[in-house]
Amino acid sequence: MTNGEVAALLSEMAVLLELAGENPFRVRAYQRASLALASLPRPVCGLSEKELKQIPGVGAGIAAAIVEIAGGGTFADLRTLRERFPAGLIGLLRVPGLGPKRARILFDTAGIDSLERLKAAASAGKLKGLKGFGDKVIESILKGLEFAAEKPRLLWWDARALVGELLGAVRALPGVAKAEAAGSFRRGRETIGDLDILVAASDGGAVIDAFTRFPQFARVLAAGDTKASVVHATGVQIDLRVVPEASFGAALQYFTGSKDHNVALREWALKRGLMVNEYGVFKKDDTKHARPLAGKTEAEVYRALGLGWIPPELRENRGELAAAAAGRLPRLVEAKDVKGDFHNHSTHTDGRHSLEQMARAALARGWEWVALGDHTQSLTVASGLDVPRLRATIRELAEIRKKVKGIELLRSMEVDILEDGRLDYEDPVLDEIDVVIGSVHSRFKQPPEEMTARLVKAASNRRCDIIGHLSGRLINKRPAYGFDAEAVLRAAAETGTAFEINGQPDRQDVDDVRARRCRELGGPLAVDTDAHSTGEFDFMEMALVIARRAWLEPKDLLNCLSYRELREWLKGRSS
DNA sequence: GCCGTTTTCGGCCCGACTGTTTTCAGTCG
Repeated sequence: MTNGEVAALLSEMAVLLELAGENPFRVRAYQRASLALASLPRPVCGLSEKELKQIPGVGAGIAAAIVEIAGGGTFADLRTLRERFPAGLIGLLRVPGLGPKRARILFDTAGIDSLERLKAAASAGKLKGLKGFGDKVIESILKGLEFAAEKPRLLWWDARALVGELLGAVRALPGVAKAEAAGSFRRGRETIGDLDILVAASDGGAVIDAFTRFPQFARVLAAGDTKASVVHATGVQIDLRVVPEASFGAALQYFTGSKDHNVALREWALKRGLMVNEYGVFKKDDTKHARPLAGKTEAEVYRALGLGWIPPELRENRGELAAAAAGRLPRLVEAKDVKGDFHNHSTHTDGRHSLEQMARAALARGWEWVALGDHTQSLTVASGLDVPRLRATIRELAEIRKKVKGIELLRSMEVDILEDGRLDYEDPVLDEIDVVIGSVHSRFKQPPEEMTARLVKAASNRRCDIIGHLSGRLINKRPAYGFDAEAVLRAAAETGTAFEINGQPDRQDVDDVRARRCRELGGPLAVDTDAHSTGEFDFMEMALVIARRAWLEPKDLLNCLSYRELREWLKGRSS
């Protein structure tokens, strides 16, 4: 079982405990443990109770539950609660405005245990008279039901476009001093539920009033003097908060989250006689919050707590507080550190621009080198290159080198990993290619053991320099194929084979957790655009967001090597 | 259920908005 699957069971346990009206701190303990596991790079299945208890948020009880899960796929306390509450009841909690308390009332007094039954009862007027269910609540449930059915999660890249549009409009409003996007978007999560926009202005009411009238919004969910929630025409919920400029930093910190990071930060503050809220850092005994010690900037807030400024991508409560306190935060990779891209495609296969156009676009980005690629013969749908065509493109590249100066050009190929783990060219042909990226493009439904063996074989092949989009998932479209990622990561670390962080917005593969695990095992990584046009070199930004969430520094990425250093690395692999 | 720079017991982050309340509970982030 993967950490994600174990985390899902713990999270389900938390929800069921909430429904049962259990001690809220017990609920929180399961939530925290679930989150801790989901972002833990090392697999928890197979660890002993003693080892598990080393994980922050995991104590004796949950450690025992995890051991039980590793053995039998579930645990006794969860089974007991599952018997008490029908599975559909959890679905009710997805309805905005409906939490565990009201869900429980619906179940106990009206026998409602699914979204379908809720919809029927609400439409038929049967909720009237239930405790806590006034006209407004019932109306909001009816609206919320539509919302729960089709609430989309945006890809980070799509959210980026929406954020750009909204920030432009908000900053143009009268009285707005500053505006920034916060929340999971700022942290670089792979998909975004709601967008959070933070504004500094003195007259909150006026800003909110103007904001809620934007024509691109379909609905206003709530609007007060300092905060508003609206639904964009695309169905995305947007939360706007207005704060005075003096507390903009504290508010930006607070609304960036994550929730877990903030809880940890506030606990950290309390231990030091301080308290933090969205208006600033205060002495604990300053109960009126009269004299803030910090608040104007984020750096000031963290400094007042004895911490260095923590980049938003690290704020997931994965050890960043301890690192910041010890002055050991990573120097995260940035766009300026990147000297080139390995993985992209030209008109020879399924790309939209020629090799020369791609070379010139890479030069225009200021890169020192670029490895230009294509698909190989087995991928017939993309018109993959057979050996004669491959050799023709290598000759073509030699000609381009004479014309395009100021950038070093290498030939890369995204070579199919065949069903049995062999690569799509014979070894002597692979030796003619500068950078070999091995990727799976076929037979996704292979049994997991076969898929694992297939990937392990490729990862152990010294002629395979980089493994492309390891899991094969397409977010919102296609799940990853079944395989043992840990086994593949370990095999690659043995031979020094790199993993790519593919920056296609719906791939983001490997993800941040696996990238971090890869580095932990000592293997190199690469950030790749997988560009199918010159404009898609922009996806380097997406790949870097993932790399930063994985705590990667320039030294961890092959893309930060100079051309000379890269040549040496490649030479070391072929000898 | 977890945890310890006052603690192995008694705490556990904090505030805004809404609706059903007549002083507060539920929900959300």
